[in-house]
Amino acid sequence: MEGSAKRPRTRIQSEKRDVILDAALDIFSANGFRGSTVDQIAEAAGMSKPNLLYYFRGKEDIHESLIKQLLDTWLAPLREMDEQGDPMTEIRSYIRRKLEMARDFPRESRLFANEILQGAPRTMPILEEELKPLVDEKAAVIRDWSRAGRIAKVDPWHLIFSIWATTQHYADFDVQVRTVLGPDRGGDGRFEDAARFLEQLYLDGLRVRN
Amino acid sequence: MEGSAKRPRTRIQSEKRDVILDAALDIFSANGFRGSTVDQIAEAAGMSKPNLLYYFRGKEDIHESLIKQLLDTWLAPLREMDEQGDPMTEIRSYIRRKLEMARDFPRESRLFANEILQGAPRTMPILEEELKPLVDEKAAVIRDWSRAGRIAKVDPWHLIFSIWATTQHYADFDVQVRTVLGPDRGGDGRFEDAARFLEQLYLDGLRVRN
DNA sequence: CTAACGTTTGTCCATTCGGTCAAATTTCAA
DNA sequence: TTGAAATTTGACCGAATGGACAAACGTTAG
Repeated sequence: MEGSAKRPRTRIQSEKRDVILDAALDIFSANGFRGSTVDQIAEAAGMSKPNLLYYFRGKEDIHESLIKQLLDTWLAPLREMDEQGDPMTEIRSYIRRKLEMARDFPRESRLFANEILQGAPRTMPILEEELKPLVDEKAAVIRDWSRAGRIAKVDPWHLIFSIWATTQHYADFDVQVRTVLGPDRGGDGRFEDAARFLEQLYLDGLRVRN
Repeated sequence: MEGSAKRPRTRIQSEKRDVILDAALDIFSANGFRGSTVDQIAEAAGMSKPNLLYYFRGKEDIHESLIKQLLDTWLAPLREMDEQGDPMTEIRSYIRRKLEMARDFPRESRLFANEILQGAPRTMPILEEELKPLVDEKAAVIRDWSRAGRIAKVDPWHLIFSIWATTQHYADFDVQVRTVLGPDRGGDGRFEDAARFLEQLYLDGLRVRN
């Protein structure tokens, strides 16, 4: 009667679960849920399919674990936005952190994008219970900054959306971005260029006009 | 020896192809390529699978037709951006048109997003041959505006990316947007709110600073 | 050493999916 | 009206896929 203690117990279980989740992130983010096969994941994880299914109940189980693990990391930058800090500094830091995540964790971004694009069939509850409250809270903070005249008067929700969109774009639409920029401008420097552009756009776009 | 004249000939062929493409747009945009089945498309189109395959060679063929048909519509707003016009007016119009497309043609946006997310396996040639040249051309226009001091000095490519990202976000991440905004703010008015926010952001963000 | 437990895999199964085919039905020009 | 061409469909096929299972293999505590 010890509830449902499903966490890994042995050393091997813990290690193998991590290997599987990493492999699954590769596959799911590149092919979407339905476009990915358990065989692909197993091969990427360096084990047989039945072996993989020894550690996870099934394909959905793996995906669910990934999504749950993802959202904490994903929302961290927004959580860090500090009501007590300087508004422009806080917003600039938020943009920079989100852009760094697009650069350093593109797989996570694409996994999430895939899920939302398909109508969030497996993620809707988390959006309502975790994402919405957090955004509401931070939107209120931005609204207060706005009312206090510390940044321009803008719609906080759409400001947040625009920051999500512009930063995640570099992960989700990476192929397009690199194709359009070409070999020269599309190298590693594209993230610095993007950072410069976005900083300027939001710095001037949110500055209080006199 | 009349080449490969594959266009529909009879009235029925023309009509049925349209019906199929519309149904396929529903299914593909909602489930992605691999997540969609020919049976689903056939049912949505109100016909049997073999009947559908009488009009198209196969699943890939339908998808290819959709993508080709899509890109013309999709790039039209950027094509309309006029070098001779007033820079701020042109950019504002471009943003408005892109946002209207996100509102009126969300299926097209999601179809495209799905394709790019998966690494554009079926679209890469079109990106290189159609999209890149067009963006290069318009980026040069914006760069000239920028150099002439008619808008702020910004990276033209990343400006275009940010406009794509912010506008398409309302189609591609619609579920998330509506969930976060909630029933009140997430109604039909969300596009007007977005338009107001984006106009202000880019108006001030691109204004020449003195 | 060895029994018990944890781990791994070959094999198999039911279902789904993209696609084929021949036969049946409908359309339409002469 | 009529017959040839266009259209539609039920039945079927091979491959892919998610998953089950029992047997085999490893590990380790006593």
